[in-house]
Amino acid sequence: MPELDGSLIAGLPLFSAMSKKELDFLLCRARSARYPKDLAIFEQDGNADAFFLLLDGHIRVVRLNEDGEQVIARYINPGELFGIAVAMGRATYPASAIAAVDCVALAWPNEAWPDLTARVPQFASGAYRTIGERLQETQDQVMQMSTEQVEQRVAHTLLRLVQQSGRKTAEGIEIDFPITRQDIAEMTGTTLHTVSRLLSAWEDMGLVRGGRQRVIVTDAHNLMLIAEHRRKR
Amino acid sequence: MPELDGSLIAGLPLFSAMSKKELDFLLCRARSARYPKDLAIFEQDGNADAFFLLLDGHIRVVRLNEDGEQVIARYINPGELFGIAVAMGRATYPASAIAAVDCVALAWPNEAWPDLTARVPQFASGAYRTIGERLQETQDQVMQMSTEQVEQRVAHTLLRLVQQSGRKTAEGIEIDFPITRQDIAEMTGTTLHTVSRLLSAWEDMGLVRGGRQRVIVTDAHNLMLIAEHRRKR
DNA sequence: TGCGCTCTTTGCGCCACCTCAAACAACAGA
DNA sequence: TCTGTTGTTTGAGGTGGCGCAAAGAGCGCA
Repeated sequence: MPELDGSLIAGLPLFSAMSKKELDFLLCRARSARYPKDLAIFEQDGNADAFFLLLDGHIRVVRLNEDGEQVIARYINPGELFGIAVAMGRATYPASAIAAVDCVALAWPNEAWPDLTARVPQFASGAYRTIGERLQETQDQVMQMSTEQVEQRVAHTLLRLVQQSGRKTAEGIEIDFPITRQDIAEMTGTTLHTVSRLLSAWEDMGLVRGGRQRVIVTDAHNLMLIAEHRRKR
Repeated sequence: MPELDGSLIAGLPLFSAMSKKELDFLLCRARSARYPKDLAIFEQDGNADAFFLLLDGHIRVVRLNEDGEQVIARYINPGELFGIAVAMGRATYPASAIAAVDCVALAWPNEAWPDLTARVPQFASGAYRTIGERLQETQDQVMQMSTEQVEQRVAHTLLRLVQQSGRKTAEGIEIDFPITRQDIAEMTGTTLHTVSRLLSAWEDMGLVRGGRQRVIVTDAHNLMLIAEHRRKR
C-alpha cells in the first residue's frame, strides 16, 4: 500500500527522529483503514484491543454519562495518537471515538504494544507525552469551567479549535470539520441556545461568521479579548 | 533507616508483586523526607526534577490561573505516586503540591527514572496506570461540571473524599485531614458560601456533621441519593 | 420541485447560584 | 486572659444562563 511506505508518516513529529528500519517495524505491524463519517471507531467501555494513529480526517471523542447526557472531550487531528488505553494499562476505552468526517487511520493491535515500545522507545515516549498533554488540557478545562463564564469558555474553545483544526479561507480561519452549536455546547458545558446567541452576537460584531455546521473566525484578536475578559477586579 | 526496609512499602499494591531485590533497588535510590504541614513540596511551573511516593499524610494538588484564582485538582493519599511529570515527558510540574498535614514521602531524582523503569517494569506500569486513573478522574470531573448542579457536585465530592481519605469515627466517617469550606468550593467550582449553606442544610437533615476544617459524613446512603438526584426527566 | 429532517435563531420567564455584607465562632500567640 | 486572625454562617438582592416554545433556514432525498 502506497500510504504505508513512510513518506506520509515520516514528516510527523512523533516519527521524525526514527530510522527507516524503526519506521518499517512500526508500519508493517499496523493496518490502515478508512472510517466513514459518523462511524464509531471504538465505543466507550468497549474492550480496548487496539490503538490508533489518525492520518487524515477529524475524530470526535465523546463521553456519555449514565443518563445519556453527552460531553465532547476533544477532537483528534491528523498526526495524533488516540485510543491508547493500553499505554495506561486500561482494559476498556474511557470514551467513544466517532469519525467527524471520513477518516483514515493506522491501527495496531494491543498485543503489538510490548514489542513496539521495546524496539522503538521513541514511540512509547511519544505516546506518554501525548497522554501528558491530554491530562494537562483536561485539567485546564476543569479550571476554565470553575473560573470562567460561559462567554469566555466558548470563546476559548473556538480559538482552540481554530488553532488546532483551522483552515485559512478568504474570510478568516474556518474550523475544518462540520460542527454544530450543540457540539460546541457539549464542549463547554452549556446549551446550544446559549452558544447560538453568543455566535449571533459575535457575528453582529464582525468577529465570526457562521453557517449550518460551520464556524469561521474572522477576527481572532478581538475574540481573544472576549476570551480573556475579566468581569471583576 | 527503619522506614526504608520495605516492610512498610511491600504492602502497597504498587509493590506487592515485586521481589525483595527489586524493592531494594527502588528504595536504595530514593530518599525519604518529612514535609511539614503547608509546605509546598513542589511548585506549579517549577522545574520537575523528582517524583514522589506518599508514605504518610495527605497532599493537596493545586492549580493557579493567571488571575491568581485557585483550583484544587485532587488530594493525594498514602501509597500514591505524585509529581510523576517525568513519566509524561514533562519538564515542569503542571500544579503545586502542598502538604495538607505533616507528611512523609519518598523522593526519586528524575535521573533515576530510566534505570528504575528498565530494571523494575512493574514500577513503570504502575506509574502509567496511575496517570490513566488521574486522566479518567479528571474527565469525570469535566463531565460532572457540565451536567450536574452544584448540590450534586458537592455531594459527589464529599463522598469521594470520604471514600478515599475517610476515617471511621463513632458518629460516621470523617475526612482525615483539615479541609475548609473554601477548599471544597475550589474542588467543585463554586463559592464557600454555597458550600456552607449546603453543609448546614445537610447537617439539619442529619446527613453530615461539620466543624472548623472538619467534615463527617454520618449518612452516606442518603447523601448518595442527593448526589444521584436528577432534576428533570 | 417539493417534502421532511436536522440545525439554527430568537423571545420570554424564572431560578440556582453568585455577590456583597455583616456577624459569629474557634483557635493561636502574646 | 485578651486580641488578632482565620474560618463559618446567614441574610438580602441581583443576574447569568437555563428551560421551554416556536418559528425559520439549509440540505438530502424522492
